[in-house]
Amino acid sequence: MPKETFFNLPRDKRNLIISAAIEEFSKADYNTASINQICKKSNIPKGSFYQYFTDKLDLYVYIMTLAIEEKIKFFSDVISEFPALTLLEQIRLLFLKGLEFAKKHPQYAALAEQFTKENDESVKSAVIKEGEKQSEALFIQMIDNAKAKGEIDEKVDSVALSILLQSLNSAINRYMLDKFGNVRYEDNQEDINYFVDSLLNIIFFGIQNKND
Amino acid sequence: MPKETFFNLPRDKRNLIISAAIEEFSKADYNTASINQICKKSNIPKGSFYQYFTDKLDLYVYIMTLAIEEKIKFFSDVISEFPALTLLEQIRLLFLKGLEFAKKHPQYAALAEQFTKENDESVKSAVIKEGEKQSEALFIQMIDNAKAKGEIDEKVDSVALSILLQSLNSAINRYMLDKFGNVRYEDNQEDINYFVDSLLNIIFFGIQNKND
DNA sequence: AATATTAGTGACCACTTGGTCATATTGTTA
DNA sequence: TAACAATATGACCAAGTGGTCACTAATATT
Repeated sequence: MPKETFFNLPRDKRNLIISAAIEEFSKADYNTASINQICKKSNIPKGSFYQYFTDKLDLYVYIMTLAIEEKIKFFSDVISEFPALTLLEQIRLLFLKGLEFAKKHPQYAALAEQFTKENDESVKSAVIKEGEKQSEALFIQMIDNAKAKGEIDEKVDSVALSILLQSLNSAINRYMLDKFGNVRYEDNQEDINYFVDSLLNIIFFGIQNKND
Repeated sequence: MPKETFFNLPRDKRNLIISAAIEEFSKADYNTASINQICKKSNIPKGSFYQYFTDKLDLYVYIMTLAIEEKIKFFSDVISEFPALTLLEQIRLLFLKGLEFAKKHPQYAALAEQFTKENDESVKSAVIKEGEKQSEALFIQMIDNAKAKGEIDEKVDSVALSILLQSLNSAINRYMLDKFGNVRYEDNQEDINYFVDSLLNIIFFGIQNKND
C-alpha cells in the first residue's frame, strides 16, 4: 500500500501519477516498466516517488488492486442485473459486455492482458493475493447452476468448460486483431457478434453433422 | 542470419551457444533476456559473440527459426503418418502428440510460450516473417477436408473453429498448471487424457442436454 | 620464413535501471 | 518571528544493458 504522503496529495496529482503508472504497466511487463518513465510522465521527481511508495512492487500491486476492483464491480453488476437468463444467454451477455468494458476502459484491459503475460512469479503471486480467482469461481457457479436446471448435460466437465470459456475471451481479442488490426468493437460490431455466436454455437451445439 | 564465422565454429561450441541462447530466451522476454548471460553460460567472450552474430535480434530470429523448423517437421510427420483418420481422431492425436513433443523438447515449448507473450512488435514480426502461420493453415485444411467428407457440419465457421482449437493448447497447459502445479505429462497422464477428451467432447458433441 | 587474413578477446562506452540521502522548501504550531 | 515537523528534490550510487574497438593469437598463403 502507498504511504500516507501519497494519500495526502491533491486529487489531481494523485490521479496523474496513477494514470502514468497504468500507462507504463500496460505496455511493458513488470521488470521492463520504468519508474523513471512514470516520474517523467507525471512530472514528479524520483525522490518524491519514494516518498509516496516504498518500492516498485508497492506501486504495481496498488495499481492492479484498482483494476481488479473495477472489473469485479462491473461483472457482478451485469450478472445481478439479469439473473433469469439461460447459460447461453448469460455467457453471450458476458462476452459482449466484456468487449464493452474493454472499450470503455482500455487501460484496465491492457493492464490485465499484460498481467497474464507476466513472467516474474513473485510479482504475480503478490497481485493474486489481492484477489483474482473470483472470475473463475463465477463461471463454475454459472455452469453448475445450469446443470442443476437441466439446461446442459451433467456429464460435461465443469472445470474444463470454465477454462474453455476463459480461453475464448483471448480468442476473441486475437480474432479481432488478426482480422481488423485493432480491437475497436464499434467499428466491426456485426463481424464480432457473428464471431462470438460462431464460437458459442460450436460450444453449445457441437460441430458434428446432425444429418448423420 | 548468423555470420559465416559462427558456422565455421566446431559443432560442440555452436551447440553450446545455441542451447545457452534457448535457455535464456525461454525464461525471459526478448528485452529482458541478456546477451551477457548467454556469453557467460556458453563461456564465450562478449567480443566473440559479435563476431558470430550481428546483434541480439540476429541471434533471436535464428533460434526461433530452429524451433519453428523442428515443430513443423514434427507435426507434418504425425499428419502424414495417419491420413485416413477422422477429424476428431486427427485432432486428438495432434494434441496428445503435442504434449509428447513438449515433453521431449521442453526448451522449444518454453520458447514458443515465451514468444506468445512477447510485447515488442518489431521483434515479433521479425520472427513471424520466418514462417509461423503454417499451423493455422494446417488446421483449416483439416477442417475443410472433414467438411468435404461430410464429417462435420458445413455451417461451422472454419476460422472460428481453427482459433478455438488453437486455444485448446494453452487451455491444456493452463489446466495442468492449475491442477498439478507443473506441466509434466507422464506424472498425470490419466488426468490429462481425460481432460483432453472432455474438451474435445465439448467441441464435437456440444454441451446441450440431448434429452430435451 | 615472412606475410596476409581471419578469429578471439575483454576493457570500455554511453545509457538505463531501482533505490538512497543530504539538503532545501514548505506548512504548522507556539 | 522562531522553532519544528513534514514534504519536495535531484545529484548520486552500484549494477546492469547492448554494442564497439584496438589489440592479440592463430591460421593460410605466398
